[in-house]
Amino acid sequence: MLNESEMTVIRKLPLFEGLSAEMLDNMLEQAVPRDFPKGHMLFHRDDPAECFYIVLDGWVKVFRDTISGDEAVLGVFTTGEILAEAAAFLDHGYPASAQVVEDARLLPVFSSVVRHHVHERPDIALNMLASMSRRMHHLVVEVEQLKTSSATQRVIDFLLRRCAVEEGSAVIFLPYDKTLISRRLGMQPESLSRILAKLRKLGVRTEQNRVVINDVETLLDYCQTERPNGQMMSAG
Amino acid sequence: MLNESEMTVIRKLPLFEGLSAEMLDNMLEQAVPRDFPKGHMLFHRDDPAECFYIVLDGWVKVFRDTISGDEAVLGVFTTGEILAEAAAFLDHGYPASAQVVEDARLLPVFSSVVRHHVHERPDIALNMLASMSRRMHHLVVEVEQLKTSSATQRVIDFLLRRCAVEEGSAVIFLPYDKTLISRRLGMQPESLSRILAKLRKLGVRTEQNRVVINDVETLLDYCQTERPNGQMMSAG
DNA sequence: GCCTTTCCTTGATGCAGGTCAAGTGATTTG
DNA sequence: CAAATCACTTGACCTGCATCAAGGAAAGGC
Repeated sequence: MLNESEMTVIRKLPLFEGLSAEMLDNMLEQAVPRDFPKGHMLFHRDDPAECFYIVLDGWVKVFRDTISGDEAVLGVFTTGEILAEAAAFLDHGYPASAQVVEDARLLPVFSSVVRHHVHERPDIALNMLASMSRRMHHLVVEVEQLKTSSATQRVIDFLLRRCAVEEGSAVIFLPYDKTLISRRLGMQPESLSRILAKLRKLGVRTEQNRVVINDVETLLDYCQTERPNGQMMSAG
Repeated sequence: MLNESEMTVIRKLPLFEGLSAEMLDNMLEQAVPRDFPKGHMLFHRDDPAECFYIVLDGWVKVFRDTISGDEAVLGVFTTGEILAEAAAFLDHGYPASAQVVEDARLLPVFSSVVRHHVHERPDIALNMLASMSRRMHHLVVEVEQLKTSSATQRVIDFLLRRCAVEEGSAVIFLPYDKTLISRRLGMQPESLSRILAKLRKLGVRTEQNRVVINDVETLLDYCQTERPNGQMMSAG
């Protein structure tokens, strides 16, 4: 069912850290990976949460949409990431919806199975607690950013997170389309577009889904020092 | 060490649901409640996270502050609530800082103790997972609100959450000062003040730390229908 | 009592980013 | 290849909220 490279992905998950191969086989013996086409709704908000998903390939977005039609994208997940692992431990439904945004191969893991194994190996539970702590940390950072930093700062942060280097130049490939990126960052597509245009003055060139950054430090500096009345962009 | 009413608070925590009295005593035998004065810093961001806290009385705020001096308040906790329970399961430090905002009595719970007991009673771990799921749900809702709703909507939501009733009139006592509320909601104190003034037209009267709401449903309706070009406030 | 400090409110002003609308380019479809 | 659809950009405009500044109003100290 799972090929070798997929098993490698799974074995590397922090969730299963410290577990014996045998134990892991036990837990996954009933797990069957499935392919989903772009556009497929994995689950809707309030659906009963029976399982979480390990992403083997592709991209999945997790979001909430409001009465007024906006959607708030809470996360976008790819190979080696887990989604909805928290939802599976409450008796409520999923707190958000999930949709495949690039053809994806996913491994659903039923929470009942995990719960069952927790009694034999409490380590699993500790791993899950750590995994959820990590996810929570992300959310905490996101809340902070939304509350205290500007759209420009959020875009820069998004770019810098994807740079392997900490100085000099870098090239980034945008992992999914700009509309989705903008929603992920909590802004309108138009705003993202304008901000990227503005950043050209700081040595950031965007061509299609490729972004070239002349000097990473320039960006970092600007991001940290952007003052409330930021005049920086004006001077010709 | 713990008086009867404090034990009642603790026994009611979902965290300890399903545990025998004996088991609970075991876990808490080393736990000593402490009193902290208003203003006391419980921990700073990046401090090693050795324990989480059960609030027995008073109020504690959890926040992050940025280079530019703003602070993002992530949560404000009181009697019967747990804070930083997630941080204690990663080897990183606390992701945020915590400060007592009203004289408080807290019970620190060392994560090493909890970890130790997980091996005897994996249920504890499942309870913790549920507890963290709940906390995460809150954060998810918060991110959604910050991304998709206006300051006014957030204020109304804050008020409505504190109303026992779902229709008719209600009186709310603001649990902590308005400066803190505004930061909690991700806005400036001036904005909160103006919004509360604006809401008078919808039958919301604020006197000191008391808020009187004429009709809860009026608020709810407005909150849901506030259109982008919301003209509602203008017409004399 | 008064003075100080802190909290809260109100006014004036400006900017960031949302909204509406139009146009360009890329990709798909018949 | 034309037509249609979609993603993206750019422009014009407007509003929500932050910022700066200046009062009021509680609350604590002496």
